[in-house]
Amino acid sequence: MGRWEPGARERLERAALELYVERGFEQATVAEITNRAGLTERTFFRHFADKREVLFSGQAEMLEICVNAIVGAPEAVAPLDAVAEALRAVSAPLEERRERSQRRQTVIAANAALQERELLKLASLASAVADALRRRGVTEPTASLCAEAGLAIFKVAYERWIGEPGGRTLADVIQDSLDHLKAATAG
Amino acid sequence: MGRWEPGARERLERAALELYVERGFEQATVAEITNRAGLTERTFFRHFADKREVLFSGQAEMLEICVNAIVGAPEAVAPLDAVAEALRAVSAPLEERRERSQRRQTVIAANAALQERELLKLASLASAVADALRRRGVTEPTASLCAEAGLAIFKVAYERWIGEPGGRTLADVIQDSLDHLKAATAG
DNA sequence: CACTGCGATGTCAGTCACTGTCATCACGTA
DNA sequence: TACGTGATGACAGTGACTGACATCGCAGTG
Repeated sequence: MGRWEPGARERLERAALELYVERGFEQATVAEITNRAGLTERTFFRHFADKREVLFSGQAEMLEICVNAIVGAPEAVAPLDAVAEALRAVSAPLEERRERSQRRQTVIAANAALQERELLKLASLASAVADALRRRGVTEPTASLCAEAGLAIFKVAYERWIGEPGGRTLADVIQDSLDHLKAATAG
Repeated sequence: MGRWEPGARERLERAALELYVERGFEQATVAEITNRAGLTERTFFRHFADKREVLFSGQAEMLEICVNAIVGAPEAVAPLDAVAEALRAVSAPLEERRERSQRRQTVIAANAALQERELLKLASLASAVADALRRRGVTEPTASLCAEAGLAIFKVAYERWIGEPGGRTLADVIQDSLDHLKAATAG
């Protein structure tokens, strides 16, 4: 445990998201975040590589879910369908925290530096997915293409899901995007 | 023209790429770059928003080429094929400077911050492409999906082209990747 | 040729993200 | 009680980036 109160990392994440929402990412300083969390700047940088990373702690979990879904899919499933299955698996935890996802996404949408970090996280996700596909025997360049295409589907679907009034499920929007992509590439 | 020698921007770009190759992106300071270019730090930041941007000046040109290719494509051409045409149009100027592209890509591959910037540039490219498709009458989510799929094709093809001994043309690799994607989504 | 407006550069001080280093504290264990 | 371990605090330092103002070169104008 920590020196005084436990859960330092979680407190930092909460304080950071709050401040980023209140005053914007650039206007919030790390000193303010750590003050609100009752810690020092140095401790912030022990938990997070930089000021942006504090918004992306869930990434490791998403990556694990994705890879497991692909590795665990039946042999007969086609590469792109295995990727779609992984996306559906990932959508579940996001679905549960729609409110939080929306607040987070609003912050990210307002700042280019945060968009960069999100794109890097998604790219590393695609890289891991391509790896998992290769372990299923899928050859290049099909593995990378399916991974990147899945990423494209997810990006489009996630954006639509966040922006929509709230009727459809994220999994539904993903399926819809997949169908549209298949139709567009059928020509 | 500038205060003394003309071409300040170009001198900064050259000096930066040289230093990034010699000692790596993080180890090179802006002060060193501007010393080599015979300018001051302040001038560097007047020409480029940050230390990374100096490697991405060709982006605006690529974007224009892309959009023009799509807008100029015949009405009958399917969305994804219009995107493929745009990618081929973009590949021409890259083809001519293969050596430079390789050096640049080596620097970028060695540093996460530069990869982030590249991903952001590619994302803005995709966004512009989706815009151009919409102006052709393509509806959502097809426009965004085709743009993102085209981005996926380009990423995979470019990486392969840079890494290959040098036999195939970038345009060839792009066509090959497009075929593979169509095959993978046909299931 | 002198004058003047403008754009690009130089100068300087300042903020803030991020790092290295060492001291300090809480907690478990012998 | 003594000790080891891990997380935190304290502090100095580097470097990216910014704002404000002075300065210089070049064009046009008279």
